[in-house]
Amino acid sequence: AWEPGGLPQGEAKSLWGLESDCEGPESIRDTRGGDQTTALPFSPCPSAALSQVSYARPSSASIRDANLYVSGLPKSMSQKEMEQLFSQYGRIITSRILVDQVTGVSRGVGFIRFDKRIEAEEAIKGLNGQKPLGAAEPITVKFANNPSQKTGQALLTQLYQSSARRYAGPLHHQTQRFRLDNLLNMAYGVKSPLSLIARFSPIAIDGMSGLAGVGLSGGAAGAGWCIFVYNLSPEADESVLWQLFGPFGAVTNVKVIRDFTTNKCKGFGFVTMTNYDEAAMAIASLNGYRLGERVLQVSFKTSKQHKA
DNA sequence: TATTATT
Repeated sequence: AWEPGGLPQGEAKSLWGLESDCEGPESIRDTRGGDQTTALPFSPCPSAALSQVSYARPSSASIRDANLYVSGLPKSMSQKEMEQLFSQYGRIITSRILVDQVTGVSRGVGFIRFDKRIEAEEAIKGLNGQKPLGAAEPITVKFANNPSQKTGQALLTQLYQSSARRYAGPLHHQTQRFRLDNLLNMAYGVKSPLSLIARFSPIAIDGMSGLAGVGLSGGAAGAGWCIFVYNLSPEADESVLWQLFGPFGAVTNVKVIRDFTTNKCKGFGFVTMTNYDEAAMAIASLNGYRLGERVLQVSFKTSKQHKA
């Protein structure tokens, strides 16, 4: 029987075929448009506009591992455009583009599930490393990782980190009360020392031309200067980035890049800062900074592909 | 692990 919030767990498992290559509710989407899909006249989930129930696709070797992970997509590319790009290689069962939860803008990352594994293989051959029609950067196309293949330890670590992050951001934002310009103002009576830096910045000299290829990210809400931080320890987490960069000004986002399977930091991360002057000051101050046993390398993010 | 992103 239907209950608010969905099917009883045991029935959902057998109905959706969680043991197969499909994962839970995705399987419902998998057969959207198929001839055995039934739309319900009501919604078992209060937030859902429409629910659909259908037979799961039979599990077989030919459709297993047909799910692709795509990164480096142009932020402007829609899900439909991504499907058009991949549809030349086979029948697409489902697709998704991940978006920023706050701004709604594309994160440049998506998924494509083909009907057949062979189609996915051909799509990798044909599209991995290719630039989609007039895009500045090539995309990466590979088989998607399956969350269920994560180790229990990695899952625990991620659970811990996701709950710790909820506090790390706002907490360390408070350090911005001690912004560098305010500190210097108090210490030296300088009205706005950062404006002195601005006078000698590439912006002041020749506008934006000196900054081609560095990390000014576009988009109205997501705008900011992206900073690359290298030589983080395998145990580094987001809080260290907040602590390091927060005192220099407005930090809107930090990210430690981890191995998806082990959850260990790959040695680098990214920080987005709103203002060029503050980002430049943070880079000048933190590049070469010794964090524990490690010496950090900090710079504006560049496009690896275009580097000379 | 040297310029992200894993539904």
